[in-house]
Amino acid sequence: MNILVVDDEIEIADLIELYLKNEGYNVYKTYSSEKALKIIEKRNIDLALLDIMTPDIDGFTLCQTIRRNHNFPIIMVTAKITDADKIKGLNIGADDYITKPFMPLELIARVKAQLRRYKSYNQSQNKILVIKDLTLDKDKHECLKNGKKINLTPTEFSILYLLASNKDKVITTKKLFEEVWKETYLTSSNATIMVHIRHLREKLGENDKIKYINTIWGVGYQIEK
Amino acid sequence: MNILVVDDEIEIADLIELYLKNEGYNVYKTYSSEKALKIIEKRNIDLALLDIMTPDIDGFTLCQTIRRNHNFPIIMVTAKITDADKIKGLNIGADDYITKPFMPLELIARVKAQLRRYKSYNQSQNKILVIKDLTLDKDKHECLKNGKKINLTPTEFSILYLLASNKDKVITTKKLFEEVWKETYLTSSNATIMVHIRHLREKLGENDKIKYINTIWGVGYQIEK
DNA sequence: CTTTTTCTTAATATTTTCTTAATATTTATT
DNA sequence: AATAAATATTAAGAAAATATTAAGAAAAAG
Repeated sequence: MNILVVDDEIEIADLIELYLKNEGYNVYKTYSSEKALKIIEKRNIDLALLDIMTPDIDGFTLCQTIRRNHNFPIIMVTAKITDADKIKGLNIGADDYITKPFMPLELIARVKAQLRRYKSYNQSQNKILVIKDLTLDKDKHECLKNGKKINLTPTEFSILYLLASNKDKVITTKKLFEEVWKETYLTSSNATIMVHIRHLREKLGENDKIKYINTIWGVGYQIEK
Repeated sequence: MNILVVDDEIEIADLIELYLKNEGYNVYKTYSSEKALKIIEKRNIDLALLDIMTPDIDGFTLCQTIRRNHNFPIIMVTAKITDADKIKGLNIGADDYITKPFMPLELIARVKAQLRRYKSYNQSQNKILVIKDLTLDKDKHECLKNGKKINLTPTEFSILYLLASNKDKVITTKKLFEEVWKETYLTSSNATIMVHIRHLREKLGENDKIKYINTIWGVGYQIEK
């Protein structure tokens, strides 16, 4: 379990880190919001503890920004005890709220409560996907065709996994690019995707009889059940 | 959204009910834990607000009992402010904790926060429109006639979907063009639309018996229920 | 630092879709 | 019934989107 801690008060951040590490969590700690966003893009964060009063971007804005692309639980940690703030935080997409000074045990209990729920919801989302004779294992980053391994590059696997985890849905090239590359989509990005799609199709061994990836003209790509 | 409220203090239960109904939630209210369990078995509860101090079974036990079979969010409401209790509740399977006296806005905010999360995981229903023997699925970008797929171009699908999502309403050619093409309407645009409408009618297989798209002379086009 | 793998760019080819324009038909009005 | 206006039909060329290929750049591995 990877937990992100954002707090500009170094002592508090360190303290939280200590408690969490004690419980066996893997902690990413930072003192600024900007760095927090970078960590989120790189690491697979399962929960975030955000201070409201950070120097660069405030905690509310950070929370909002995160919610645009991520769904993991967010707990706001702060000295502010205004009820208005509390409500604002919850309405903006935060899942819980802890006021300083807090009891270590309460912090841990709230983190656990959020993670338990997050996990219980995520159980329904299989990490292993099956598409016709293909098996995709996200943890192993592995693609099997009839039990035989197909070597995919990271980008190829990401594209295939994204399409497979949205079975039947059409994923627009724009969305596909933004999800896989985590960059803003430009017209030129289109070409990049196309080449990867082609490589995928070749590796998967598409032919007249078996088609894995459908082109939905003018919209994007799709994988059927 | 069905919300269960369990509190032996009648005034408080009534108050909570009032707030929630005000927000448009459907509320099941009861003053005892035993009745609560019966309601849960019968109704499709989406969230529960439990008082800790109920006369028969205490709130903690109730929470535990519910958790054996159900996964919806549980918020504990109580006058007790012992930190130990707070932690116990969270560890037992509650998702959040509100202490009396509470602010109405905070109650609503916490309920919303929990439901948002619950829904975000449980939501995978497509927007599907049905017109006579046609089925339009926006996510799949697919049009079925009696379960058989009809291949539509992006423009054709957009036109059909626009008309179908405004059942019985007449869409002027101007509006249709502006909605689908996202450009300003010119007199020449009219011809373009007509050709697409024709293609649509052909692909949908209109004949003397079945008409999908009606021409409203001098105004535009329409799809009936 | 070198080698290997992976990714992106660019140029060209192919396919699909859209629009135009010319002609025909239908509808409403007088 | 004649006429004008609006819509329907048709086919073909233009435009847009995707596919393919190859080569060089970038990143990762050794």
